[in-house]
Amino acid sequence: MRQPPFGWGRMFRGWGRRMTVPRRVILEVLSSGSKHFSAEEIYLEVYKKYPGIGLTTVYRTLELLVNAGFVSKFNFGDGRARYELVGEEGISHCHVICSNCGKIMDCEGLENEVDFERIIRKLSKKFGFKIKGYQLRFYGVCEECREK
Amino acid sequence: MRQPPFGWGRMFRGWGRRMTVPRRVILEVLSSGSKHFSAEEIYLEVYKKYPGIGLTTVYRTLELLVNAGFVSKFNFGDGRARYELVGEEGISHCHVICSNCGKIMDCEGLENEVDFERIIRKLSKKFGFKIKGYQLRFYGVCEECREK
DNA sequence: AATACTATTGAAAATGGTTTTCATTTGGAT
DNA sequence: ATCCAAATGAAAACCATTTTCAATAGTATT
Repeated sequence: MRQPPFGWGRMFRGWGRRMTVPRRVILEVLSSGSKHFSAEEIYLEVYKKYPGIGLTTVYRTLELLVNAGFVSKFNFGDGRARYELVGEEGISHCHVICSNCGKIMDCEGLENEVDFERIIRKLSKKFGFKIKGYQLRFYGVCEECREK
Repeated sequence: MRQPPFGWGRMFRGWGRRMTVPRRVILEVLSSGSKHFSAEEIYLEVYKKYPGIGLTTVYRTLELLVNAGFVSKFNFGDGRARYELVGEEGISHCHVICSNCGKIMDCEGLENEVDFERIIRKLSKKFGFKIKGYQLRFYGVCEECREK
């Protein structure tokens, strides 16, 4: 999964939708490289460039991009969803999360130690599911929170 | 983690709290063996035995039991938390979830294929976290939902 | 460039799960 | 049996998210 090589504008139009100013700015913010954005964080970033933005539009655009597969949505259990653009290199499915302050760390490379593909094949057969993705999370307390 | 061998009443009292009728009934429902209860589902079950129950009390008792480590709380991303009593055999940390209907299946035995303990040691060192638990989830579409 | 059609927008209201408030009740130590 | 703090339930508050709706703005067409 990646951003469309033919550009977001053409992608939206081909999809029967329109490329608008709010959508362009939201995509700019999502492309900034930061991860695990909450909807409100995205809203605040977009607001700096385009103060006319409404939170509703942020939610609607995110839903659109999630459905189209360009954005991943996570629920880490702190009461609000997190969003991030799916880049060239794909998305990290493994996270270490501080239960105290909510800090989220990506952990890459676990795919080398755990054969998720094999497990998915096995579970698909066992439960009759068409499995589309996985998330592995470790919950704990980060160094800073422990020092307090 | 398990239910206190000396009984819930003594446990509550030793904890500086009281064993009450609502709490006893909530614990009965939680002990029924069913898993992945939402707060409302617990409320409705308790209501059958004790119609005086308030949803607030369910939430408060659950919070208490989660903090004491007797109940596990999960967020599977459908907008409401799920609760289950931690039994003798511990809790299942691996789930297969239908993104369409919300069905949740436990998958036991993955600990035999994946050395979670080793991964936790490694990540603890790498990120400086005191890791207390993990959750592995597979998202997909169940057989019934695909047939429709 | 002007027009028309409809997707999109933002503000405000609604929703739904969860938490807080507060006056009343009750467990359990004395 | 008495007393007091812990616990309760109803109602209100909270907060992230979704819906409603009238106004706006892309874009295909003229």
